[in-house]
Amino acid sequence: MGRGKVQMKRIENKINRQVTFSKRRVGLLKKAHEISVLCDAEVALICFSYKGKLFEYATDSCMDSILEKYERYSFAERPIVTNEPQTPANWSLEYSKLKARIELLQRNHSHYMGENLDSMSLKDLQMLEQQIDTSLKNIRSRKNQQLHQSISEMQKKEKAIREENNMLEKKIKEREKEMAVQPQWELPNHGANGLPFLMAPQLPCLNIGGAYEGESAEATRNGLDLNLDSLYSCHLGCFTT
Amino acid sequence: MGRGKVQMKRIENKINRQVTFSKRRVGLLKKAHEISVLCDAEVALICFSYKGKLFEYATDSCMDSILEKYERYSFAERPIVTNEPQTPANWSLEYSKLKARIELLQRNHSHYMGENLDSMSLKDLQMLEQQIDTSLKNIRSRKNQQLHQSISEMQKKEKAIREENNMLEKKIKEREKEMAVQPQWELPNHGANGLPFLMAPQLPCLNIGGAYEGESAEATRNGLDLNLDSLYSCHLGCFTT
DNA sequence: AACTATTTATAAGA
DNA sequence: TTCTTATAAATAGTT
Repeated sequence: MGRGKVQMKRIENKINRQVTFSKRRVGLLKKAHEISVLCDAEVALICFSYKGKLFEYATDSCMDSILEKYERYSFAERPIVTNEPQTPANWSLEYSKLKARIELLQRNHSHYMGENLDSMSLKDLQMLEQQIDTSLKNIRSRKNQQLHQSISEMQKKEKAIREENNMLEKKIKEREKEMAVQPQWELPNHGANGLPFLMAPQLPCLNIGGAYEGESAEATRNGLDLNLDSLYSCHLGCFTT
Repeated sequence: MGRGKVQMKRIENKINRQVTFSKRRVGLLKKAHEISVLCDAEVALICFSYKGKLFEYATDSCMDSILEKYERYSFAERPIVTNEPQTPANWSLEYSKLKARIELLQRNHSHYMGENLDSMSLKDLQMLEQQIDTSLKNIRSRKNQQLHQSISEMQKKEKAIREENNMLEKKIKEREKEMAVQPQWELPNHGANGLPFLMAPQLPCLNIGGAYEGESAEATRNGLDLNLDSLYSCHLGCFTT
């Protein structure tokens, strides 16, 4: 729907991707609402942008109940692992226990989000601080591990591509030699470059270290779909532990 | 999109509604997939037909992780809704729902504790890191607020006690004067010091700046039950925000 | 943030 | 249900 057809693959240009996301998000939410109204369906739609921003739609603005219903359904289909502990004798009691536990977990969670701190004592705050500081260290450490892994994977791919490149260059030189030896076969050269017209456009080549814009085509063609965005956008200090 | 415009209200004819649902459902799922691929977004779509049949789409077929992420995000804004019916009709069902929720919360919590991070993507790790970093700042800020408050309270008390001290000293001097003027009232002095025996043992006095050991008794007697331990044990840098 | 040429979705009909 | 087709709607590229 637009001036041109669109390939079903990630839009590499960041700006375009963001614009398209904004437009399509509106469309998607609208469609969700329409089917909900027209067909009396219950729809829950959760959408995280590339940058991690949350957008959502839910019939009757009631996300929770739909998600609960979903849990119920998917549980039903799931292999019944629910080894219900001998169906509690006292439902009411067990139920309240669970509810209390949930409340506790929620209050706890809000503390971990740095909220609702007013009720906490100085000592508790200090302990929370220490715990979160430790968590942060773990998370950063895990992140760095992943980053290094990504990098080494990319390096491997780079190496493989370089080797392919070298091989192809050799082939080209051989061809050139052949042509030089048998000049009677030479054909008129239609291109501006001095390479044989058959080879030039198909040269797989990753211009590593060059400008980012315009590389995407090559990168994808070579199967290098590891994107550098996430590395580039990593804030300073991400390599600290 | 079709032979005629459509009113945005429930389609009353059952057959039409069913047909429209089937068509639009396909369209909606397609759109969800498209925005997911084109814009590198994470989408979860849950759709119950009016007959109660479930249809779903999730980026990378990973509904659970998206729902979990959603929980993480929406917690902050969520008012703790406990509109639970007082006595659920279906205990077993409600019970499993709560259990599912607890599981989700626990998984989430473990991430905030810096555990079970292996299943998280680099991007999610970065966002978690950011969230926790913010939390840590909030917590430290709140802690400092409390520390400063404690300190200013103690300073106030110190001032009040000093004033009381001064007042009492004045009184003592007055007594001494009186005694010097009326030496005929003088009684034999049983102590080694020159103060009147009646006053000496009851002198309220906070030896500010002195040794810590042994002060607690005075401090408590004067209503100063703010304990300094928590301040002394505060690690370096606790006054940063 | 608008515009508009196109593509896409779909309502109605077969 | 599925196919067809006229038409409404969405949107890609542009301004």
